[in-house]
Amino acid sequence: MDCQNLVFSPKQSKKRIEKAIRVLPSIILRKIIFFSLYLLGARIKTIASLVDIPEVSGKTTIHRVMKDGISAFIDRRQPPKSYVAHIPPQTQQQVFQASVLLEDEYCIILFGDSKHQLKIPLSHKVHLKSVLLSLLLANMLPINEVSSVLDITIAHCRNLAARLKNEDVTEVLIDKRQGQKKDYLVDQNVKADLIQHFVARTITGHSTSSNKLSELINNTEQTNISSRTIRWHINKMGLVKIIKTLPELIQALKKKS
DNA sequence: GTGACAAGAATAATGCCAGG
DNA sequence: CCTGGCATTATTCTTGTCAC
Repeated sequence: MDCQNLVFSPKQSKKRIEKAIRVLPSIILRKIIFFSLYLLGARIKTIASLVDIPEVSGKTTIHRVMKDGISAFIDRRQPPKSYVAHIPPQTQQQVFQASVLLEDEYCIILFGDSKHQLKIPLSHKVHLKSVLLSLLLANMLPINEVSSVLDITIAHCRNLAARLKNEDVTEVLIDKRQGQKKDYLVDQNVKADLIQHFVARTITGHSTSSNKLSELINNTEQTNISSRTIRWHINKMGLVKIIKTLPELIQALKKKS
């Protein structure tokens, strides 16, 4: 694989590694990077000094992965252990009445002792945000823990919490991204052309295969739309359903007139 | 606080391929 | 050969980050 044109951003690297390290133990992460760089053709000696793994250990990892697959990234001499996310140490002296810890797929919020706790699935993002930010507003949780668990910056954390004072959860916490709103290849002209050809050919008994239609449309509209896309739009507009009924309807109308 | 940029979510387009 | 289901990639738009 030729990586000569790849540009590596130290800034992005730092950011992404900091994120990954919350989930993967450092040594496993470094082994993965070692193996990836090896696959991409870097010199083993150079990789070893970059990821801070002895050259021989790196070579062992490569051989083990080649032999045993993914499981070889983990030091199998050690008993399997669950990894708890790293939470930066508290800097403030203030005593908080609650604390959070991450366990499997849950965020557990402890109030005083383990008898009073909230267990919220990490996948319930809005719920989790709402509760943690509310506890932050009540001064029951330190902001660095909240921002760490929610994986947002402290500044943004403050921002969201402040907004929650005046706006409802739906305004502040629910994602309103809507994505693409209109077809960008198949515009009105193409659709008109598609319907016209489809109908004319259905009535006259010509083939309405997506291959034929895309060919016709691309010729008149000067486009390069794939037959698969044409099929997708034919289906989306429900045109398939009129293949049988349309000629019958035409016949019926002709008889009446 | 602002604006540029990256990342993430939703949807459109497309590749692949089993089955009619 | 042709269609359509599923998976992947592309595009658009919002959210979040960061430097100033």
